[in-house]
Amino acid sequence: MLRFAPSPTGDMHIGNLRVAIFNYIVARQRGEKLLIRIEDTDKERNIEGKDKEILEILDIFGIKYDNVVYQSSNFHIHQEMAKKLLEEKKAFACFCSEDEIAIEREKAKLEKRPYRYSGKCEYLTPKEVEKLKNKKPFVIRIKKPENPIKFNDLIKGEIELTPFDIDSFVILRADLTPTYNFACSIDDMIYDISLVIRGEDHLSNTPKQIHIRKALGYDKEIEYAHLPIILNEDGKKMSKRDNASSVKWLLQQGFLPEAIANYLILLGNSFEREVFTIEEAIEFFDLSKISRAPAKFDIEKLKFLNKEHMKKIKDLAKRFNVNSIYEDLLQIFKDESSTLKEIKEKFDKVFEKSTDEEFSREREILKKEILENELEENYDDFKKRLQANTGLKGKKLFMPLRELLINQKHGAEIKDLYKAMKPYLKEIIKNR
RNA sequence: GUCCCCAUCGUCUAGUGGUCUAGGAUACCGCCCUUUCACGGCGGCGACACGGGUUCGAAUCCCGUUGGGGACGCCA
Repeated sequence: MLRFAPSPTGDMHIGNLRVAIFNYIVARQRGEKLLIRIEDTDKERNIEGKDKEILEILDIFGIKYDNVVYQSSNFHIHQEMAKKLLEEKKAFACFCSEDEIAIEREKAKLEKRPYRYSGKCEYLTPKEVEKLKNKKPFVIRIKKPENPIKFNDLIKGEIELTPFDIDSFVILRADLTPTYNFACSIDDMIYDISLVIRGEDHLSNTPKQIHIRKALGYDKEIEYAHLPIILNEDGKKMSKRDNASSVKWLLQQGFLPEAIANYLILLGNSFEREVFTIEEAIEFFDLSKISRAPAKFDIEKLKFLNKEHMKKIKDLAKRFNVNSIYEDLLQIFKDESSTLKEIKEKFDKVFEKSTDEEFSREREILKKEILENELEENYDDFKKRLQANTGLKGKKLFMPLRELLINQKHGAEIKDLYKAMKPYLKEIIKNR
C-alpha cells in the first residue's frame, strides 16, 4: 500500500499535488492500494474544512484512492507505543521546559554549532522521574540510535545519518499527542506501507522514522523516494507568497487539471511525448528516472500544455454555462487563448459596450449599414457590400468591424467570426 | 554554523568515455500565411559553473573550488 499524507493546515500546494500524483501513478503501476492519511496531529494549526478541500482537489485531478484515515484517530496507538518504548528504556521522560530548550538553542547558535538535546533527563533514576512527574509537565523523547541509520532512496541513492544528527528527539508532547515523526512512522507501519513517496524536505526525517520502527521491533523495510522540491522563478522554495504554488489559484486562473497534472509529471522528467494524461503516464512513468536536482516552476510551459489540453475540449459553452449557440465563437477564442479564463474574458467582452474612441465614427456608419439590411450568407458578399455602401476600406473598415463583432481591435479572422456569429450578429451590434 | 543533496541553452531536459562542430521541448527573434493579432508552417539565437587530475580520448570518471537547494521545532 502507498499513501499520500497531507496536513490540513493550508491550501494544497503544487508540490503536495505532485506527491499525490506520483503516489497514485506508482500505486497503479504496482497494483497496490492508495491510502489518504490526513495528518492532523497539530490541533493548533489544523484548519477546519481543509481536509475536505484536499479530497475535492484529488477528485478534480482524477486521483482515485482506496481509503481515507485521520491520524488523530490513532492517537491511542501512538501513546501505547510510546509507553512500550518507555518501559523498554528506549525512550525517556524529559522535564526540560520549552524555555530551557530555547536558551540552549540560542547558545548553540551563538557558538556556531548545531543544537542537540543535552541529554540531561536521559539518566534520571526512576525515583527522580516519579517525583518530577507530579510537579512538572514532561515530554517523551526517544533515545538516539547507537549506530548510523542507512537507507536507499529510489531517487537520491544511499543516504546515511549519524546518531548525532538524529538526536534524542521528542515523540510525545506534553499534552500526550504524538509528534509528526512518531505518528507518521507508526502509521506507515500499521497500514503496511510499502513505499513512501514524498518531498525532499522530509529526507532527514526518514532516518528518524526508521529508527522509531526499529526500536519498536518492526523489521519490514519500507522503500523511500524523495522528490526534489519545486523552486520559484528566483530559485527559492515555492511558498505561499508565490501565487502559482497554490493549486486553487492555478485552477482559478483557468488552467485545466489535466494540464497542471501533465506539467507536474513532466517537471524533472523527460519522455518521448510531452503532452499526456495521468492515466497515460502510468504506462511510461519511471520513478527512478526523475532528476535529482530541484526544478524551477515555469508558468510559460504550463500555458503551452494548457493550450494543448484545451484543444481537446469540444463543449466550452457547457463548461461556461452559456447558450450552446455561442459554441463556435468560444472555439475561435480558444485557439488564441492559453487559459479558460482568457477565453471567458474575451467572450464576456463581446457583450459589453464599445468605449474605444479611435473608430467610433466608422463604427456608427457600419452599425447603421448592417442593421438596415439583410445579412449575406457569404462573408465576402457581406464585406463587398460594406465596402461599397460605406466607402470605408483597409484598416478603417476592418478594425471597427471587428470591434462591432467582438469589441476588440485584434483577434481572430473576421471571416470566421462572421460565420460563427451570424445567427445573433444583429443582436450584438444593436447593443454595441 | 553543522549535516545532507544538487550543478548541460532563460526554463524543463537528452546525454552513462569516442556516434557531441552537444539533441528535443518551451520561451524569445525572423520569414511565410493573414488587408491586423493569434493559430499554423519554416528558420534562427542560445548551454556542458570553474580549476585540477585519470585517459590515446571526458559533458560523461575522481578530487577541490564556487554556486544553488534542503534539513537542523513539544510544525508537518
